[in-house]
Amino acid sequence: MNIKQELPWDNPRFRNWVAVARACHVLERTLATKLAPLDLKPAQLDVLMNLYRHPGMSQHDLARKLLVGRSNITMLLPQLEARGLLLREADEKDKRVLRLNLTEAGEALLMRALKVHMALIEKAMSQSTPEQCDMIGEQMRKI
Amino acid sequence: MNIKQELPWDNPRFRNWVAVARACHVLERTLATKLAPLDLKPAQLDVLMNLYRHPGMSQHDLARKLLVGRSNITMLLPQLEARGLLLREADEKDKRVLRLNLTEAGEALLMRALKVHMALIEKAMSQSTPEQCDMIGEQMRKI
DNA sequence: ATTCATTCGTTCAAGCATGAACATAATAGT
DNA sequence: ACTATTATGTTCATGCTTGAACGAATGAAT
Repeated sequence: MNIKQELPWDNPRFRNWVAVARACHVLERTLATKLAPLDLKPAQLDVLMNLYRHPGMSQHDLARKLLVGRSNITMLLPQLEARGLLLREADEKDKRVLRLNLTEAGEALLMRALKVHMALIEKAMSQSTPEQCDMIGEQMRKI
Repeated sequence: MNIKQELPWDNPRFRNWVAVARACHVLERTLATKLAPLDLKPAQLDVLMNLYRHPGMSQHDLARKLLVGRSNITMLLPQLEARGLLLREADEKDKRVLRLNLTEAGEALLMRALKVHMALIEKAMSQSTPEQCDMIGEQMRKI
């Protein structure tokens, strides 16, 4: 009967993590709807953000940064490339890799999307003091 | 040029939220692999957990609890019902709703899965003090 | 009573993400 | 030089999730 004693609903860590997961889920979906007018999905925004910060990235590196499979990137990029948001150019030295760079249009769209993203996060995190917020980020990075 | 000043990578709230999202993503995928031996997906575990805590739930209520669409539940439940983990019984009063209940096998599998889930969360949150952990949960519930 | 609207569950097509299998290119070992 | 191993990107089949459209049951308005 000690099975009851181990039930996780009473464990603070469990309950708190559930809260984190739910908050993530809600914010992700909210972001998706707020981004819809720009015809951008959250995953696509992640791509643009990473390419802005790391120009000339390879698809493999991008996949690792985003914590997704390489095939995912392969399926994602052609849409963005067709919209003129980024360029895929073969590397001179290593003919296997494709170097990724944002276009002007890509940067412009990214800036508009970031405004939306920022506003959403500001609203969500406005409940926390900066110290609390920093502490949360610190703990999460440890995981 | 003030576009540069607003770049979010320098905003603590933005960086911290990104950390939260990444931690969530990693933990979700880790849970999926750790749950594979039990032939359970995280979404299915969520179903079992909620049915254990709220026996006799309707599919509609379950969908709202899990923050997913109703059709998702419809696609998810038959698999679990076929494995004998839960029962769907028509309500007497309202012939539209199906009352959901775990079977013995469902509870048994849930307990085994919870051990896995708990161990994972314990490891992830072991970096934080209980006070920090409670604070995180508190902030997340506000969102 | 008879509409009208609402709610619950289902079906279906579409979009995404995944992992395995593959082709090509680069590198290391001999 | 030649083979074996590794790395990058692609293709494909599978499964999950969603949203819209639907049928059936309930409740409300008159």
